[in-house]
Amino acid sequence: MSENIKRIYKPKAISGFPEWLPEERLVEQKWFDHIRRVFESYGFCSIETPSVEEIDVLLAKGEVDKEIYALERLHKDEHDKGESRLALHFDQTVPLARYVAQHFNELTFPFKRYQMQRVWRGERPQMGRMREFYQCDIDVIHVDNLPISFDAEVAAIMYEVLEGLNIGRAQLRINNRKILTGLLETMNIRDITPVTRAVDKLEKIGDFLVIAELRQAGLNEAQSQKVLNLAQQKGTAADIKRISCENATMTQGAEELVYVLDHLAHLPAHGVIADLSIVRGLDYYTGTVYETKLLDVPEFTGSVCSGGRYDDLAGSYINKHLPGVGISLGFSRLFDVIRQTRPELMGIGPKGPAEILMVIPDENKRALASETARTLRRRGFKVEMYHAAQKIKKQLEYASKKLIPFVWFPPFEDGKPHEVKNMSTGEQITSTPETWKA
RNA sequence: GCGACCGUAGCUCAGCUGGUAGAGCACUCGGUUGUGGUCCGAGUUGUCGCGGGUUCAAGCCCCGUCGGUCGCCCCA
Repeated sequence: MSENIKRIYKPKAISGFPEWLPEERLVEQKWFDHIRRVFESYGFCSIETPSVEEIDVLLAKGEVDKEIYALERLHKDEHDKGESRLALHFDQTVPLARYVAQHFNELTFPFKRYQMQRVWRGERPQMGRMREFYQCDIDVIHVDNLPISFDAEVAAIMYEVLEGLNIGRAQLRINNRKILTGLLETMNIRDITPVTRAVDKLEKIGDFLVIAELRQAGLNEAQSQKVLNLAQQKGTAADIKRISCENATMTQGAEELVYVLDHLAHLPAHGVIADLSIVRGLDYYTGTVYETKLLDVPEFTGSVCSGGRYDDLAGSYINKHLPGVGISLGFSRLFDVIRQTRPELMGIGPKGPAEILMVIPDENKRALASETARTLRRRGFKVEMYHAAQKIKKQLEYASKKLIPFVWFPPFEDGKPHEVKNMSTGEQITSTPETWKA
């Protein structure tokens, strides 16, 4: 204590690694609970995989352009030469593929699982884009053949999730990649990735620039126009049926898309739309693809919930044919976007879970206050004790600040009744801990 | 990874053409005895991101650096 220079390490947020205040966290937990409930109501089971995978596993799909955080010990010994072997996963699809391959014999197919974990991407943060964030994934994996009806089911599940979060209207935009790949087949175009990336930007950059990008990708004038015309198609199942298909792949894609739309007919009209410009940059999708827009948050144009069907998920890890379909809800993105743009929708309130604050009238009544709290807890109430026998004013101030809805006064003198104060109305009644009801 | 802009109290910010820092909110205490949210009074809070340069003098000007925000890329 001879040093009177106290060094303060100034706390700062690490950009892209969000953390919330207790009142925000409470809402976040509510959202997680809701999502879990919906997923489970469709029979999906929960799994959790480690935060890290072997780098080779993460890169097996060839996603080299992903910004991956590698894991390294500060005190490496001589045996750990060079490269680190482990890295944080950047999504939950790759870990799922590894998991399914590894536990293949112990799983029952179709394997329907949900997973709500953090993922990490080393990108530059922006609104709705973080370096550490939660994703809530549902996927269905089957052996050899996965019914197309699952493509509709996972979409319906996510719609139900979004609908229950009170975030305004959400819109699923659905496409089937086979329509575009079929068209590209007729043009003998092999490298489809630059084309899909260009098409995917249609809404953002407009017809003219899409054409420019397509030309750059090697398509000629007529081909570019044709691809653009296709990408501009959007609407209902009836609209998709009118598209003229030039080969079997296109026809199959259109039929699958119509099937999926037909099986989502129970959703409100604004909730689902076919949009042929949605093709997704990721190259492992082979059929249905999804994106989700927040219709009532026009200032955020990104997708909060995306996914699709992949013909062969785990081919890099096991010699089986395992088709799958899944959607990933960008939980932290959604939460943060709503928090920043529509805070009133989040219902931010109490700074803790307590329903009742137990006042301690004076030191002699501490045991009585404790006992009263225990009785109420046994009856299912969340009760927080005030621990210092301070002025009642202080104790009420505390309850008020934390937005605890009720304050309980044990009798100040023996023989007197308990009293309960409703903090929002100010009303105070006599009651007993054994019978009180909110 | 590339480009634009921005770094002053815990937070939001003010600080004129350079003269060694201020407001609101928050926080603490008080306005007597067992009752909050309003009001009133008092008080605490800063290496002005960091390093260098110009100057008698730098929060302000110059260079560098780190951090942040937004856009691009990519994506949840």
